[in-house]
This record gives sequence, C-alpha cells and structure tokens, in this order.
Amino acid sequence: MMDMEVLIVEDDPLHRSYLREQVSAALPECGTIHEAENGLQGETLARTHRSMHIVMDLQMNARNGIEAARTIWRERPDTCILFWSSYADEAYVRGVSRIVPNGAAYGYVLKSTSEERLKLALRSIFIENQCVIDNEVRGMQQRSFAQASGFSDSEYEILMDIALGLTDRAIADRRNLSLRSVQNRLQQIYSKLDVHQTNPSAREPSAREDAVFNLRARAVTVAMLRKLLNYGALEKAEAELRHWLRKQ
Amino acid sequence: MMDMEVLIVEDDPLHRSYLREQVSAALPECGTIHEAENGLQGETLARTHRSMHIVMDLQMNARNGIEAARTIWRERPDTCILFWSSYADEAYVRGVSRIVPNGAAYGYVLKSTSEERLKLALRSIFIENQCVIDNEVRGMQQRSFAQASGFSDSEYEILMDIALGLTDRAIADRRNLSLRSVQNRLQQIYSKLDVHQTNPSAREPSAREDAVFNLRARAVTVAMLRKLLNYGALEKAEAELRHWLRKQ
DNA sequence: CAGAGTTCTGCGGGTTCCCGCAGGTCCTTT
DNA sequence: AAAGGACCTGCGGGAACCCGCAGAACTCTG
Repeated sequence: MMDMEVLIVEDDPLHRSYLREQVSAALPECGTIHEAENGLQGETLARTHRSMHIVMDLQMNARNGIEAARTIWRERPDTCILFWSSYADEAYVRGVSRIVPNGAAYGYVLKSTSEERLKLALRSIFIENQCVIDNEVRGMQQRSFAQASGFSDSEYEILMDIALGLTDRAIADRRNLSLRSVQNRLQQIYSKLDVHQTNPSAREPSAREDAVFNLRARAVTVAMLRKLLNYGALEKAEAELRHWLRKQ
Repeated sequence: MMDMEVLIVEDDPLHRSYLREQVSAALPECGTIHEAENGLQGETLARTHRSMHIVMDLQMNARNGIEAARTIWRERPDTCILFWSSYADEAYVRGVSRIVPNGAAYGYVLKSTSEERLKLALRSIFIENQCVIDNEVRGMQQRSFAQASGFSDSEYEILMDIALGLTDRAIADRRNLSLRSVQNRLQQIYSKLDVHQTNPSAREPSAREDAVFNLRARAVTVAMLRKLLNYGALEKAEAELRHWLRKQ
C-alpha cells in the first residue's frame, strides 16, 4: 500500500495545486502525485504510469473529463476516478453515469464542497473502493431518472440530434426509425420541455393566435437553459456526427 | 490617493484569494479590499462603497459579470473595471464592448496570463486609467469586427432570436422588420456560418440530394461551437425576451 | 388466450421555412 | 444627372415541419 500513486487531471493551475495539497494531506500513504493539465495528457500519463487512482476535472480544453475517463476505463475498467467539477449539469451527470463500467469505484464531488468532504471522498474512493456522489449531484440523478421531466436515453439521443441541426429525415436514417416515429419522439420532447408556453395572457382562441416559437429551435435552447445540454455534450455529439457522416 | 479601494467580484474562493493577493502586491497604495462572490452581491457592494476600482469575473452563478458591470456603469460610468475571465469567447468580448461607456477605462485579461501581466494590467487601469486588453482577446475583437465571418450587430440580434426559438414572424414583429427582411438576414447568417456544408462526397446533382441539416437549428449549434454564443449570452437574451413578451 | 398498454408506422392537412426573382427606396460615386 | 451598390419588401413555389387520426406490432398482466 506504500506505493500508491495518484494522478491529478485539472487545467486550472490554482485548483491543481490545491488538489495536490488536499490529496497529500488526505492520503499519507500516497507516494508520487502526477499532474496533467488536460484530458489528452491525462490519458497519456494514466497509460504510462498505469494509474489506478485519478482525480479529474470535467470541462477542460484539449479533451474533456468524460472523454478522457472513457478511454482510461476502456483500457483498465477497475481504475478509481474521482470527478471534481464546478457544476452538476444534467449533461455531465448523465455523461458520467453513461460511461462508468460495472463495479468500478468512482466519485462525483463539486468544487464548492468543504475540504473535509473532499478528503473524505478521496479516502472512501481510493482506499475503500466505495462510490461517493455529492448530495446535489445525487439529487440531479433522481430527477433525471424519475420521469419528472426526465428523458429516456432514446429521447435524449434525439434531443441531441435536433440540437446538432439534423433534419427529421436524417435523424430517422441515423437512428433507424421511420420518419413518423422521429416526429412522435419530438412531440414527447416538446411536451416534456414544456415548449408550448406562450405569454400567459388571455388564452382566447381569437384570430390573433400567436405561434411565437419554432418548437425545434426552442427545445434546444430550453434544454440548454435547464443544463440538460451544455457545451461539452454538444462538442462530443458533433464529433460523433462527423464520424457518422463519413460512413454515409 | 491613499484611500484607494478595490472590489473583487469572483465566485471561486481560490481565485478570489489569489486575486486579493495579487491586488495587494501590485497596488501598495490600496487600502481596503472588498470581496463579493457573485454579480448581485458585487452590485450591492459597489453601490454601498462607491467603488471606483473593480476586478470582476465573467460567468458567475447569481448574475454574470456583464450584467453586473452594466448596472454598475449605469450608476457611475467612470468606474474602472477589469474583467478577469477564463475564456475569450466572442460572446463575452462582444457583450463587454457593447456595454462599456464612452471613455471609461476597462480591461479584459485571461486567467491564464502570467502574474506579471496581471499586475501590469491592474496598475495600468486603476492608476493610469488606461484600457488593457489581452492579446488573445484583441485578436478576437479583430476577427469579430472585420467581416471575416464577422457579424453586424443587427445580424447578431437575429442570430440570438433564432437561438431563442422565435419564428420568423415573431422576429419581424420584435425587430420591426418585414417577414422577408428577416429571412434575408437569415440567409446571410447561414452563409456566414457556412451552414450548407454536407459530407464532402461526390456533389453530383443526383436524385439523392441530402438535406441533412435544418439550417435554423444548425446555425445555432455552429454559433455555439464557434463561441459566438454561450450560456451567459443565452440566459441574458432569454430574460430580455420574457420582458418583451409581457408587453405584447 | 384475451385484453390493455405502449410503441412504431403511414396518411394527410395546415403551417412554417428556405430562397430565387423582381421591384422599390436610399445612399455613394463619377 | 446617371450609374452603381446596399438594404428593404412582396410574390410564389417547393420542401420541411407540426400534429391529429388510425391501424399494425410488440409487450405485460391476469
């Protein structure tokens, strides 16, 4: 146990040094601490050092934490990874829980938590091999899987597709559905996002019926404002889309 | 000059204490340093202390830096504000230069710059009343105002409108244009964003013409990926939209 | 197996979008 | 004054969208 090593992947220098400090304080049995300043470098260092204990930021420039974690877990699924993020966006939570391997120990704590809880999380994950999810993140998971405005995975896929700007036809081709099925999915998405909201004025069915919103575009924005989508998710989806377009 | 006071507005505790350190090191003539941890609190403290020297983060939870700066400058247009941000998104740069009053001294430096340059910027702005814009930010400004994929203000407005999910009709009403004019603007936007890109396969005009993209939705995503839009800009535009909807 | 629930699919319409064509109003340039 | 450019506007058509209706196919339960 004396040769435990930890890899820190974090692009902000201040946060990185803070993490190093906290790690060495919380884990006296820790020998060397390696540092990477983006996801790409994180993958490389994890590979060369065969890191089993990683604490990593989401939202980095070169390659975000979810992408990096996926390739790392693909090579060694029993790696312990603690995600340390500023935000609990549903897009992040969903992205993480989508890639975590069966039985792997991982954690998700916010940067705003206290030092004590960070240290506790470090020990729980790296020593006890036990998952630690921050309360607020946990709450997000609940709301996500419950159907209170919760999206199934397939609905989420289609939401990404319209965010990318695909046509109904293109979505149907990509997801192997009929055109009408795609439109049905869109209907559910629109209702779950409550996109039909207009001004709460008199709802008289007068001639002045206001079709203020283009539902397709509106859905994307509402999803962004609700943190269902964010920049990282868009970037990732865009890469996958390009990959798919080549094979057409 | 001995009673100079500085107000720091920054939500991250680590960055905040780092800023305090740098400010007191760079400005020995500085007496008190106040701190706020979000834009709303920043506005309040700026008002009560009549702060003339502010260094402030963009992208905060309660109210982002641009909003806060606008209300502060509205009350006292000769306030010196140094924006200290992680990113040089065109949305931020454009948002800042849209609200800076005539003749006001302000600065925009990235968090990734060296301590020396940060200190230099602090002295230049607060002592010499001189604008300091980081090189990378400056480059963004150039690209933005040159028409190399640069958007005029009116085009930018319409881009925001379709991002919000408005219909052509609604945009026309809102911006006092005819329906056709809005559609013309959209045409320009589509071409400037180069949204017509399909797979670079054989461009034969065969029957299998691929209309893969819904231009309207695609434009929004491309704008986001190019940092022309970001979450803060969306949030702000959404608030303005709600305000407009009431008056309808 | 019957029946109820959920999802997939086609049809058809009304509406909105995308955009070429053409005429109009304001400029600036020579 | 004439010629050119930049912008706004109406017309019209083909395509894509939004969505109600209604029949298949699949599941789940008793």
